Amino acid sequence: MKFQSPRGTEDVLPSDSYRWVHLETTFRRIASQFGYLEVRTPTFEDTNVFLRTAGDTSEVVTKQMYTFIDKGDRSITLKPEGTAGVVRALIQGNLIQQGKVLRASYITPIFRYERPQKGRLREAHQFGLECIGTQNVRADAEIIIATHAFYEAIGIKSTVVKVNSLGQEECQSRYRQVLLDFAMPLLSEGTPEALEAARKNPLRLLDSKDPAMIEALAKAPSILDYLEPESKGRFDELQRLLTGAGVPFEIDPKIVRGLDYYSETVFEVQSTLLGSQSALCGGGRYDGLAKELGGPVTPSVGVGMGVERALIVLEELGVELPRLAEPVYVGAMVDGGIDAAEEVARTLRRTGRSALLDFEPRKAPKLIARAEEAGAQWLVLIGEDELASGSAAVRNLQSREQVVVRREEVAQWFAHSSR
RNA sequence: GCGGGUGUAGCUCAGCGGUUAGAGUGCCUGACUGUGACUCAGGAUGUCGGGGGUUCAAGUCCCCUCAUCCGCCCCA
Repeated sequence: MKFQSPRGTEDVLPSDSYRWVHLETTFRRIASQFGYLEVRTPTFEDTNVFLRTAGDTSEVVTKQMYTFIDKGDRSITLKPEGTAGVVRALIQGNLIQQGKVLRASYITPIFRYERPQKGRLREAHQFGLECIGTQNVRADAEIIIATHAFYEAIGIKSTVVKVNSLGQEECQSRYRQVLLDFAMPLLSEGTPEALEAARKNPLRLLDSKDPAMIEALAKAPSILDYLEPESKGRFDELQRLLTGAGVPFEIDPKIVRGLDYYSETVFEVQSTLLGSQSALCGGGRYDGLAKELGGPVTPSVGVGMGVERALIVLEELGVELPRLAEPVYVGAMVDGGIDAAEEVARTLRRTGRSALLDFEPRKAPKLIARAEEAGAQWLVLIGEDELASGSAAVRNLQSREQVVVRREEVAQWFAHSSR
């Protein structure tokens, strides 16, 4: 019986894993440069963790969760997003204290039961940053600046961050009504489902792709006109901070986000290279979330970045990512030389090099070909002559230059003579 | 969850009712008994995604199913 990976999941094979490693390494570097410490939380949580936070109107929660009852009769859900689990863990660990700012980062799989497409999987991976415990708008800016720094670092240059403000609860509810009124003539002609969806979350009307809806809402006011003075002030300040930090952004009142817990600042980085999907990452402020999880009121802001989506964009852009350190390929041309080759490999490893031993004796052209396949820059080979004289031939596969070195000095030779 | 496309050798694809299923490329072996892209000579590989049906005959037609891609939806 032959099996394949479940629908909407992907294997990362050896030929590709270096790309993942590079992204993870870069993310960890950026996170650490901003002082965000990594947290790891379970892959699954009590279903209520997500029901309480992501909102019972969001599509993610109502239709896309991987939920099941375990043998202890508990309702369990594979996490559909990263933030709720992290906040739950910080509350549980008593790390949230008034007046203290916590900076946390994470790398996690996320699960959503959706129809797979380019850039949309059932198991995907996210890098996330959360700045927890402050209302200061500088935290909002910091998250966006770090996000931008990450994309620059991996080679997705000139991203534009789309920012918006959803204001406070009162502002949002007033604006929802306004939107609904604008859309109602059109909605009443449409399907009952669409009407119901619009009632539940009118803000989502804003990113509709239906031309008629876009036209109907063209005359609708922007949510930005409904912001309280305080929210307006925050948003202006955020823009000043981003400008100061040299982060390109544009204001987009259509950014509303799919999870219900956001207020005030929301943002996305989008790309047209993702097919039918658009968001490379998304984030915003979630001041009410911790309280929903039984913790203290804890104003916070964060971002979740899609790993697979970043990889797609890098691929489309033709960005070459650095490979892991190339090994030195070590082989012998005669059976009796393999012991000697193994010994050379061992000494190379002791000095921090990676060495790849060929288990079989092969003729020189074959060894060279195998070494190239393995991604090696160097070949150390031992033939009959070398075996007899206690030496080894060291060949640079790029320049095709070759020198003969005494076997016990190969490691030192690499330490001093190779670049 | 809705609509559409695709699924033949490791990879890219041809074959569109009729003998033992093909090409290019890659791979393996050898020409060259110690040095890389060429040349030459051999060689291996396919449950034609899976199941069922129609037919004298199916990779080719029909149905179901799985996977994948595109649009809608959703968003990482």
